[in-house]
Amino acid sequence: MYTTTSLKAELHERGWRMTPQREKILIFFQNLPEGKHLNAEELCELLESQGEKVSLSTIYRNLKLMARMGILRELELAEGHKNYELNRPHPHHHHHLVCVRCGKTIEFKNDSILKTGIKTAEKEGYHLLDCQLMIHAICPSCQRSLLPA
Amino acid sequence: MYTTTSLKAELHERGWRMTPQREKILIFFQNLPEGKHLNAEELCELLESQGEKVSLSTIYRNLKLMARMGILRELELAEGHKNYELNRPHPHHHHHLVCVRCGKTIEFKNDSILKTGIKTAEKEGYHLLDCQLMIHAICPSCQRSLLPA
DNA sequence: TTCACTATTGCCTCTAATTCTCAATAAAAC
DNA sequence: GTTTTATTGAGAATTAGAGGCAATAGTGAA
Repeated sequence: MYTTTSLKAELHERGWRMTPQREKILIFFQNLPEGKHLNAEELCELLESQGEKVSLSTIYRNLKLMARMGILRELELAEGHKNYELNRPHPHHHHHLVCVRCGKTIEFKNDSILKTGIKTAEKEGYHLLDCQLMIHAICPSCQRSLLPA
Repeated sequence: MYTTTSLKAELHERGWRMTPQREKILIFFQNLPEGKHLNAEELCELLESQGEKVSLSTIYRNLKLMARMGILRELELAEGHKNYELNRPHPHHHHHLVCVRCGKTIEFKNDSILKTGIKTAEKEGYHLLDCQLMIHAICPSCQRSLLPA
């Protein structure tokens, strides 16, 4: 799991800098309950409401950066914007089952998928950041509804 | 596998209509080599270059529709726009390993993941449309490069 | 076949998520 | 401290995709 110190170390490795903004974002995600994910705008508002204002530009930049470092997972759920959550290690690692009509999302865990992901990346010489099974489906209540698409 | 006739039948089930535009899009994807995927704009240009002009709005509308019907798969690769490919059944079904830096994508197959997807959706009463393992990683050549992010 | 109904198309405008620009600020190294 | 340059904040720019609407054309019934 990432700490402020390990984030700083990893940033420095690449010639980047630790900033209060980056720390705020990391700490915010660490305090977020498991299974909760949010988008840039929501994060911006929540930080501000805690008196920890970080500009929206900076949030966009750092969400992307931290996803590319493997600290955050970028989720493409059904809402048309990216959501982020902490990329937690093994026993917390999970996947998503999403209703393409109403967006209702269920999380589930499965160790063998994670293993497959690790093995596949390794085989190709890729450095793994995240691996998520996305199941697109129609939830029971949307199946019952006769509304189009 | 979908045919023009089965698409028409399924559309009619929901009170929708078959149109030449929808047929063109379906046929285009059926003739696309496996492993090739494209976005709305590319599809529009390619159809036009074949003398099969369909407006971009219509393409956007129908890509979405056909993805929600389970005919197409919507892929969120690294380029910032959605890509589509035919949602082929079992022996063709595959997953993606994507480099988050350069976007290089490798496809791989794995039956047990598909089985997990089917089982998970069933258990929750969801009607499965698509199930894809997305592995975000850094490819060997980007690991070697010292360029930031 | 023809008709009436309404889903769909095409064109164009609009929206909203994300990126870009750039001057000011502030980490980090010496 | 001083210097260097990555990062920030504010706002402008971009762009994938959605929305509005009049014209068109599938479909099912007569």
